[in-house]
Amino acid sequence: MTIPTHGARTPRYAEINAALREDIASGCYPVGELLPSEAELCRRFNVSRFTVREALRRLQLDGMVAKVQGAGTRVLRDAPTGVFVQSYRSVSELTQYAAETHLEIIKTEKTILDSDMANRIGGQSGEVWLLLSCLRRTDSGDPLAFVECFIPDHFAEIAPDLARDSGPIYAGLASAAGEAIEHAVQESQALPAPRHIADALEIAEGAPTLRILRRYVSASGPLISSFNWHHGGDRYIHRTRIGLAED
Amino acid sequence: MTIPTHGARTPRYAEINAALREDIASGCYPVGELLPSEAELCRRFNVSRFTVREALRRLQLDGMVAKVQGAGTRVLRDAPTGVFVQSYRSVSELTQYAAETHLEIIKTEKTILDSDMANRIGGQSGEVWLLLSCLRRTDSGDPLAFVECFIPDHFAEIAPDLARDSGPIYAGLASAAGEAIEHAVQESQALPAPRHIADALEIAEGAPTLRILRRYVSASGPLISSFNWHHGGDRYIHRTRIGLAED
DNA sequence: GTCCATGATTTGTCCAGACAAATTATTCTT
DNA sequence: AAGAATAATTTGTCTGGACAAATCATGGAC
Repeated sequence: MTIPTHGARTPRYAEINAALREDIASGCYPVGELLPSEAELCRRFNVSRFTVREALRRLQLDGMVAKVQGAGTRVLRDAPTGVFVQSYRSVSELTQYAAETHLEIIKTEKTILDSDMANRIGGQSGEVWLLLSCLRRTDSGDPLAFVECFIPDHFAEIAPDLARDSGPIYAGLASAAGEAIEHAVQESQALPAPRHIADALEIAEGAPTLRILRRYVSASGPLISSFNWHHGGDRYIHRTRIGLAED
Repeated sequence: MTIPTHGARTPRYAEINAALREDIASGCYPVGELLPSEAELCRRFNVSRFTVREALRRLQLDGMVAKVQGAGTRVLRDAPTGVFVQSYRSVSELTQYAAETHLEIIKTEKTILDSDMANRIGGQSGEVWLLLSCLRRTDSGDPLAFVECFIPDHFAEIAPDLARDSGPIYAGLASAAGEAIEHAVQESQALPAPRHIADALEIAEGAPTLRILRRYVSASGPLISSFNWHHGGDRYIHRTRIGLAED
């Protein structure tokens, strides 16, 4: 039962993690309720307790469940939509933030939202969004933050021009579309850097980073959603690897 | 060799974690260099690979090392002083933040800094600091942030009066002492909530929280250091446990 | 010297157990 | 009925293996 691929390029605990995620999202295990015990999950998925615990550990790191010794594992939330939530109340607060930053556009591409991503950034599955990969640098040129701007497709023609400016592109996009940002949501979560982010930031893969998701919402729906990847300035490993000793 | 306690109330991996921390801090394994392989650590500490990996996993979660399959484990930083660093440049930036917040003082007590805490908040070991446990609530009364303010002892007489105000207590303390805040450092790190924080915030133990450490430094040294514990508003488990169904 | 194949090293994944510790449920005593 | 002791349940810690996958070092062919 539920033995999908024989090659198993994806680890077993990842499959169990995904299965539990789906169960939680579908309301099979409501928020606040207990998950089946580790022993029971072992029987259901036909794996050892190590594998089950590895799957649960990742659910725990994403803040979806909480384990208590002797009491069991409880569901904390039904989706990993981010851990910490903040919100702005005015556009000026946003523009002030964007004005003092300098963004460097690396590449632009289009993506089609899958259900997971659509749910995360507030769009609809199947929608075409424009993806802007940006880099924010210090005065000395060190990359400090990696920004992925997801912009709805009807902004595609405007975005390339505005993106070249270092000004308040967020407010610029909103005003260009003739819409006012009603409110904004900011969610941040600490994550180890995936490879493409690590490469852009010139840090080690897996190094601790802070991912910030911002959603700027107008009356007609979400205007802009962006991912920001921040890090604490640790690029020792990379410097070692590229061999700056030659200089 | 290095078999300290036989009762071992603290898990073995915690001892190994502490030993490696000390080795890293003392420069035995410099930043950027490789740690010994897991097999070698097994031999040194005379434990199984599981225990070594458990110790390394926690070092990794604190951002002190980074592991790469096939390449080894590398030292990222020499102390877990926090992952993300930001800094203010003016007092007005600070006061604006403090002015729009309402703090509720829970209790005040004195503490003597141990070497670990002293290093963390920028004081000296053996110094007496005043500890303010505060709570920040929403309009509806829900606790949102838990703040522990560590204030040097020579502010002890002034603090209780100022603490009752909802105004900018940070700047108030600084001006009362006749000193100007030169700069401030902000470090934040995502951590599972320890018990005493979880109790104060009315969330589940181990739930994801954001711990922010702020240090306000004057010309004569650190003025104020504070821990902030933020969370995302998840208190489902607590509500379940105290049985709101009776209402 | 450059490139490529090979082998060694190192971490990732996984198993089948065992006992400890914390919590919860039960039973017994008063 | 209330409280205390006991038992059952559940997660935490740990062992000693095994093989896979990624990386690195070595050496040979060109």
